[in-house]
This record gives sequence, structure tokens and C-alpha cells, in this order.
Amino acid sequence: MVFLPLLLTIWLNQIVNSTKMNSIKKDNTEDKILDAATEVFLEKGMEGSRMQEIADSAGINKALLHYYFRNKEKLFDAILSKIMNIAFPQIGKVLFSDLPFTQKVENVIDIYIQLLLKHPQLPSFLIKEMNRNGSLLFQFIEKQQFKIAPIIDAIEAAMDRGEIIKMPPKHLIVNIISLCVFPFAARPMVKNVACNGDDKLLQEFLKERKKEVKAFVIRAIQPQ
Amino acid sequence: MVFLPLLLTIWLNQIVNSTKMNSIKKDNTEDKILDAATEVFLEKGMEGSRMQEIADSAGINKALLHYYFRNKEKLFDAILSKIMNIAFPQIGKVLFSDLPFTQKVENVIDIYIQLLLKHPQLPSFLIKEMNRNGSLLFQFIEKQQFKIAPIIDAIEAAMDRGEIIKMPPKHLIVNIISLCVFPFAARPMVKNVACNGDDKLLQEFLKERKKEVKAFVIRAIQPQ
DNA sequence: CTTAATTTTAACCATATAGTTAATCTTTTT
DNA sequence: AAAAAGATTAACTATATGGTTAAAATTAAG
Repeated sequence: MVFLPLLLTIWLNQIVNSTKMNSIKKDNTEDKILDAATEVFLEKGMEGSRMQEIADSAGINKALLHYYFRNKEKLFDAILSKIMNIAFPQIGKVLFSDLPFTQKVENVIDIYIQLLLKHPQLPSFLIKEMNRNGSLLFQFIEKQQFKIAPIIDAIEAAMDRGEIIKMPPKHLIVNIISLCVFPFAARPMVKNVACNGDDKLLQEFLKERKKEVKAFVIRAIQPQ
Repeated sequence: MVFLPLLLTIWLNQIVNSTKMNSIKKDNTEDKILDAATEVFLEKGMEGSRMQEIADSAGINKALLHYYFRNKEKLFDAILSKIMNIAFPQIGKVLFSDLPFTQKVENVIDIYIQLLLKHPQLPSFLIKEMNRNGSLLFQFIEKQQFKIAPIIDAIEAAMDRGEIIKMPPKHLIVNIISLCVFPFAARPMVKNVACNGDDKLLQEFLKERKKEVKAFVIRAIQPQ
């Protein structure tokens, strides 16, 4: 998942089903379907995706989708968990390390943008889904009671220690996430407004953001 | 439109068809359709919206939609222009005023977030549409050659004058837009992560962002 | 008032798409 | 090898949805 608090929550909740990840089996039908479905769903979202396209993309008959996953919703559910699990392995270490707070912030930004460079469709997909009533992601977010308390505590502690300037911790969190995620969500716009419609320039620009966002945030939070 | 450069471009290009806005005629069928369509499309996007729902919402027969607007695409096109025109009247003044640069930045942030408080579905709608291949918005963005050169010039001038710190102007623009727009695009997340799922707290939080984003950006760009 | 034009409706049509079924091919078990 | 279980397919069904049509209601024109 792209959003820090959710990421952390998943990590905290120990929903670690990395078993499947480690298994060697590949190119069996179920995995082919999951891979194809992930790709299509990520690009077009639940509503924009067609079962036929997923079947074609997986090189199998459409009925097989229903054989392995009863229906579209179940299939989507399956790839949603998969997508939710893409990010979380690394984040925990950073946040509970003993680095200075500003260093933690820089590391989080690095990890985030690196992740997004690898999966650039993630933000628009998640925004699409979380804003769709009845979406599984929407339901998930609705149900889940996120505990960002530990993060806020850490931020406030850093403020009390004078490591960073005082400001509402929630806004700091939202600011950092916004700066990392939004340009990926609005890629077509950024590409055409800031990069002359050139894909390579866009890639450059997004890579640069690691450095630029870090510098920007640090200047905004460092004391006096 | 929500994004500064596009806004400005529209303004610069003088696509000012404010004539219809000033006309007194209301509650005729065509306007009822446009209002209903705007609401439904904004909430669910092109793909998620049903002609029947728009008809119901407008209190008319579905065939009337096709009588006034030949098909869904044409109807969407009509409300898209309408949506694109929601924002741009005010922005121009700010950017070509004689205020200090930091003051201009603060004003832009104020105007933007104020606009988004009034139309909170705008960001997710636009992100949805610009990321949909074949979307009219996508086509529009693809075709349009945006000229953000004047904005960049103004930013560089302010940097040369020492009014603000030096950094790549494009990243500054993207940063400001990100901080303003993203929390609205990811509202369901923000609501449940930062506001305990409470709508009033969310509203509070989003209002606070005017102050917080301004302070954050100013700290990040002010010299030394 | 009558006629013509415009607006509105109910009942259709065509198509796309999620989902089903029954038959066939493949693999495993005995 | 035979039988059973599992995987895969082609053809089909049901339904939702965008779009059409022809008739009725309403308004404007003469």
C-alpha cells in the first residue's frame, strides 16, 4: 500500500502471509490469472476492467477465471490483497530505527518514491478504488481502525526534543504523503505540463523528486 | 480545473464563455440535465455513471438525455467543459499582481483549497479521468500544449531577487499543487486515518490545511 | 381554434459483459 | 489399463445499459 499509516498498520497487525511469495511454483494457471488480473485491474480499476481482457491477457478461457475465482469481485479481492502486500515489508525497519528523525523522514521518502517508481499506477488505482462506493478497498478502509498513534507520538517526541519545528503531526504526515504520491496519481498531467509530453523526461522528473521532496520537507521542518 | 498550469492556460487562452453563466434562465430541462449529469459524473466518473441514474436524478425520461445530448460522450463533454470552467476566474489576478512572491503563493494556496472545499470530488474525478485511456480529459491534456513558461519565469525571477530559495521551479509548482490537492483526492483515507472516520473532523482538517500548507511551503522556500 | 413545431414519454432494440453449463481433454489414482 | 478427479474449452444464458422509435402531450404560430 502506498499510504504510510495503512502500511504501518498492516505491518503492526502482522498480516504477513509471505508464505506464498516464497513458494517456488510459478506459471501455473492460478498465478497466470493473478498476474494478468493484477496488471489489468491496476491499469483500469475494477469497473474499467473486463473479465475477457483478463482471460486473454492470461492466455486462457474466460470460464477458467470463474473456475478458479468464483466471480469478478472475488478475483478483485484476491489481487487487492496482493497489491496491499506489495509495499509493507521495508517500512517498519525505518520507523523503529534509532536514526535522527529527519533521517527517518528522508528514508521514508526514499522508500516511498522508489516503490512508486516501480509501481506508478498504484496511486491512481487506489484513489479510484477508495472513492468508489461499495469498493472492497473502500470497505476495507471503512472497517479498519487505523492506529497512527505511535507515529504521531514519535513525531511529537522529535518536536519536544527540538529536532524539528512544531506543527500538527497529522498535517506533517499528510504533507509528506501528498508530496510523494500525488505526482504519480496525476502523471498524465505532470507529463504534459512539466515534461512536454515526453515519457523519458517524466521518468527523470519523478526520479528527481526523491531529492527534491526530501530537501523541501527538511527545509520545512528543521528548526529556525 | 484544479491544476494551476491548466487553469492559467485556460485563462491565458481567453476561453471565457461566461455568457451562459450570466444568463438568467434556469430550471429548464437542459439545465436540469446538466446539473444532474455534473453531480453524477463528478461522483462516479464517466464509466461509473449510468444514463438512467442521470435521468432519474434530473427527474426526466432517459430518452430526453439523448434528445438534448446525442449520447453519453457528448453529455460528458458538455459537463467536462462546465467543470473545467469552475475554477479559473480568480487565479489570473493573483499571479499577475504586484504582491511579493510569497504572498502570491499564499493567495494561490488559499484560493485553491477554498475551491476544493466547495468541490471536494474534483480531484478524484480528474485523476480518474486523466488516467483513463480514451477519456476526453486525457485527450484534452494530450492535445493541449501547456505553456507554464510565464509561471516558471516569475518563479525564477523571485529566486534571482532572493525572495525565495533556489530550487527547480517545476518541483515547486508540483509540490504546492500536491499539498493542496492530494488530501482531497484521498479523502476516504484521510477521513479514516486522521479523523477517526468522522466527517466533521475531516472537514475541520481540510479547512486547517489552508493555514498549514501555507506555513509549510513558506518555511520550505524562504531564504536561509 | 387549428395547425405546426417542439418537448416528453413508454416501449423497444442491440450489444456488451458477467456468469453458467455440459462436454472434452489431461492428469492422477488404483 | 480403467476409472476418477481435475483442468480447460466452446457455446450458451441472463442482464444491464446505451441508444432508438414512434406516438402522445405540450407549446407556439397563424
